[in-house]
Amino acid sequence: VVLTIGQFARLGQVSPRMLRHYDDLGLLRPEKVEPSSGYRLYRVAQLARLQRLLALRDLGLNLEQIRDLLDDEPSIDQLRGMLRLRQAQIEQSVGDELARLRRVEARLRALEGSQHMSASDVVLKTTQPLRIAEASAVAPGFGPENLGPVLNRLYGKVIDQIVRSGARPGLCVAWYEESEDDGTVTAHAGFEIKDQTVTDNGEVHVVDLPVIQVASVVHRGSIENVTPAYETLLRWIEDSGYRLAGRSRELYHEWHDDDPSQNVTELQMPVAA
Amino acid sequence: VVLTIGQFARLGQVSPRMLRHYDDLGLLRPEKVEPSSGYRLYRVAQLARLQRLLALRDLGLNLEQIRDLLDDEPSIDQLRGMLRLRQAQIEQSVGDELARLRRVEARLRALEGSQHMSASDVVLKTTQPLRIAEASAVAPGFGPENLGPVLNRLYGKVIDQIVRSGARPGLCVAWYEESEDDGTVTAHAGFEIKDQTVTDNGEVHVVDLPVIQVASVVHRGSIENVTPAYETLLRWIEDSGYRLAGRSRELYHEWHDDDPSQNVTELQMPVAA
DNA sequence: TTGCTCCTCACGTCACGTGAGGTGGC
DNA sequence: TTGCTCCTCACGTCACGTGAGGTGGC
Repeated sequence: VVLTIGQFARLGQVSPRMLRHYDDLGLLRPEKVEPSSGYRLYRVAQLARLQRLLALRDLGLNLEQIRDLLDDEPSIDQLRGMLRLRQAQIEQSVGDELARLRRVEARLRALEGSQHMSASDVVLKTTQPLRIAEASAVAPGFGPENLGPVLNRLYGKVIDQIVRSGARPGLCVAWYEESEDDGTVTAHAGFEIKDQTVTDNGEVHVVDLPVIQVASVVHRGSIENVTPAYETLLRWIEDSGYRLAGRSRELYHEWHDDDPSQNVTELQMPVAA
Repeated sequence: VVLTIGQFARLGQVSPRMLRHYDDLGLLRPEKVEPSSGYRLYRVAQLARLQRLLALRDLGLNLEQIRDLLDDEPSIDQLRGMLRLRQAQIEQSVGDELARLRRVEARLRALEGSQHMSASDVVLKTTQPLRIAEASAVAPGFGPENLGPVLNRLYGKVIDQIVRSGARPGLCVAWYEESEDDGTVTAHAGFEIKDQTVTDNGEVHVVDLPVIQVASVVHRGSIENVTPAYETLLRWIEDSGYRLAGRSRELYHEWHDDDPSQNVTELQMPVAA
């Protein structure tokens, strides 16, 4: 009727180490401890408490929560509260894991489809708040050949107005809106100004770009060759089960007029679940 | 074009501590380290490698796996292998979490249904291998009133034969089979004998109980009052999404003829997913 | 001088698994 | 005496977060 730790462990199908751990935490104290040897002695009847402990652990509660439920003869409301919380946590984590699974499967499909290394280093992130001084104009369509000349003209004007305002341009940014169904694009070109003041001259405005969820990829090299990076980004979004929620932003983290191969551009596409 | 750790961390939306960690593990080395100060200096272009690292982390790979994939210019097969493995792991964990969710929801429903504390300390486990010497007989039905007399007679015979064989009885066990549709039950009564020899006398046989999945609950007190424990067990099995895969076993871990309130009995029902 | 950023340890996380080193009863 | 079980530390796990204590440039 009284068992050593090894016997009780076999009875409950747990390790002696676990029983010592539960003893340390006060979750399941042996009925008595031999004073001379320190041996822990358990009664068979304590199997009931051990099973209750294991049942609660099986629900995914941590040992501190279990202690509360084992000790206090838990009020039914307390138990309900804990279980509701756990329920919500599990639903959350299952959702997260399923999203992760979709991303893994997307990568696998991408591997089958193309032989070209894939390694789409696409990342989901939330943008930083970004205050820019910008100007905008309508371009005939997407693609470097349509946007390049328009953006260049705009950047000149914006720089001009920033300097005129006594400020200094920060990160260089472009972003786009689809005007209508006619295929034209409104292109916005600007520079981060943080908390500097830039006066609005009717053409150059100060704008806070909203904080949004985006899929992001880093493009190295000339912006002329950006198209495959965009294709990767769009494929990733679709395959991963997200959907487009707007038009892209481009962040020119590093720019060399003389050697475009050194350029580093971040492409961001707004997404929603 | 060269950034301190704080600037690079902001650029990549990670913490400086993470960058130091990745440096320590050799996942992402700064481009150079100031010899005098130990300052880590990064180039903007390293953002590409950081994003790739984050993308792989997002798939749930650990940092050691990521190191392999970042360094070796991974063979496409290696990458595919890792992703397939991850896919399987995620599917497994989602399945486990969903089963857990069902158990949590079962407990919540049980809380609503009954006011009587619930706290069904039911546990899913795999039985231990169990070799018993046993005898069997047909009883008119389930329930203590039907089984009690039959089992008592059987235990006498089995004990007798065990002692006669020079062995000593261990754990006391009962298990059941439904004979036919007539409501009768074949009851088996035995004692664990481990590796002792007990001779078969035509009525008492040595049997190895198979190792199976069971839902288990511990009943304290007289076996007369076992019915509510069985009801709990059956409700738990159904609510948790398992199904019955046979008839019960009873393990009499502690037995007092004089004081049945001290008895400790484990009830096991075979289950399958 | 005060703030800010950077540096290198080093502890803590959660529920144990796994030795290391030693003791007591068959 | 050899085996077995028990004991108490104490490290390791995984990817960092969070001080502590100190330094260097604006």
